[in-house]
Amino acid sequence: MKRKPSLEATAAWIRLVRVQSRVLDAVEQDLKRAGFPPLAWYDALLELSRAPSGEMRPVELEKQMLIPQYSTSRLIDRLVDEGLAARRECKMDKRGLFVEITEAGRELQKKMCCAYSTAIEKHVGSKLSDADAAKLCGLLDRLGCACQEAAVPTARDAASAR
Amino acid sequence: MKRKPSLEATAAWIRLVRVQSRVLDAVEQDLKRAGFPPLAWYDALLELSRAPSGEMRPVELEKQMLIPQYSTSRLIDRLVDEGLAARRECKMDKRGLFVEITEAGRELQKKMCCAYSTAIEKHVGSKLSDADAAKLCGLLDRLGCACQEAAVPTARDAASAR
DNA sequence: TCAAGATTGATGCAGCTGCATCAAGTGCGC
DNA sequence: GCGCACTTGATGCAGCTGCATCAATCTTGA
Repeated sequence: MKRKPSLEATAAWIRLVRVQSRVLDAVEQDLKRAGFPPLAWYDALLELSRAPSGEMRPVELEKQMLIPQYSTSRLIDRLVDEGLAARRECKMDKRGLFVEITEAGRELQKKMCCAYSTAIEKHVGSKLSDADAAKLCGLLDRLGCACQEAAVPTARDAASAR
Repeated sequence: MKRKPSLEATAAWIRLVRVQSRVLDAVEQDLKRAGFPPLAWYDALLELSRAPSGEMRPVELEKQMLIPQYSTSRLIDRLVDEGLAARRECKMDKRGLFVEITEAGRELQKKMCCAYSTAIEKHVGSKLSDADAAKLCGLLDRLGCACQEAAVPTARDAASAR
């Protein structure tokens, strides 16, 4: 199994890496310039805000966000430090805990959502027709294979990116 | 300019971020498991090996690789520490220097090339037909817009890829 | 019931990134 | 020739990531 990739596959690989990093960077920079924290914070706040009663276990958050355990743990640290979330005792399982989004957290999430949407439109939406965006989705999904994602997310889902 | 992105654009954004990070990670892990250094090292060695007489200025490398200046500087540090490259005096411009790939550097580059090709075939090539890979290229290029060969805005702030 | 193993979350450490800044050298305009 | 703006490359610092590992708790099975 040492087949070599075709020129087309190699070109696709290079573009995938370069374009994504460029576009992601552009979006993150837009948010940063608007005074917002990193995208990962937004993703976490979004997950929390959607959870029933605004709280979930770190282990759940970790699965939703597809990031490693220690990363979740530290992200929660930062959110708590900034007053965007709070840790709550978990009585069912004393190893664990609950993370609950605060009012401040919900507000930030809403504000970031607008800026985020604008950035996505600027760096992605405005450059592709809807039909082309759908084609791109299809092609990328084939590469993702193991990464099963629900169909097209709703507008508010604007971003479970990352 | 506060238009909202379409569902298709949002979905494309999400997939772009997720799939790329997943595929990139898979490729990097393959190389790592084979005992190789990070991809950035390979990219640098490849650029150096292609340069006439195997040497180039850091500022050139920086432009080729689309990474920031300090990142280049430190990458060179690491390559030199490992004996894969060497710094040479630059007589034309005493501020600058040349980076020259060593024999060890060339050998590593060749070895990594095989493993890298195999990984690309495994994680990209085997999942897309050549025609689809070409389509993907076309779509991604549209997102890259300013990226392909475009006039680089005054050096320093230009590079923020990766 | 109890020991072995799995799960949950935290943390020390090393390495990498980005930011800001620095020193040295170049070159343009006058 | 001179001064000032720019280029080139390095580095201190803070923050983030990945790895390994830990303590606490839960679960399973004999």
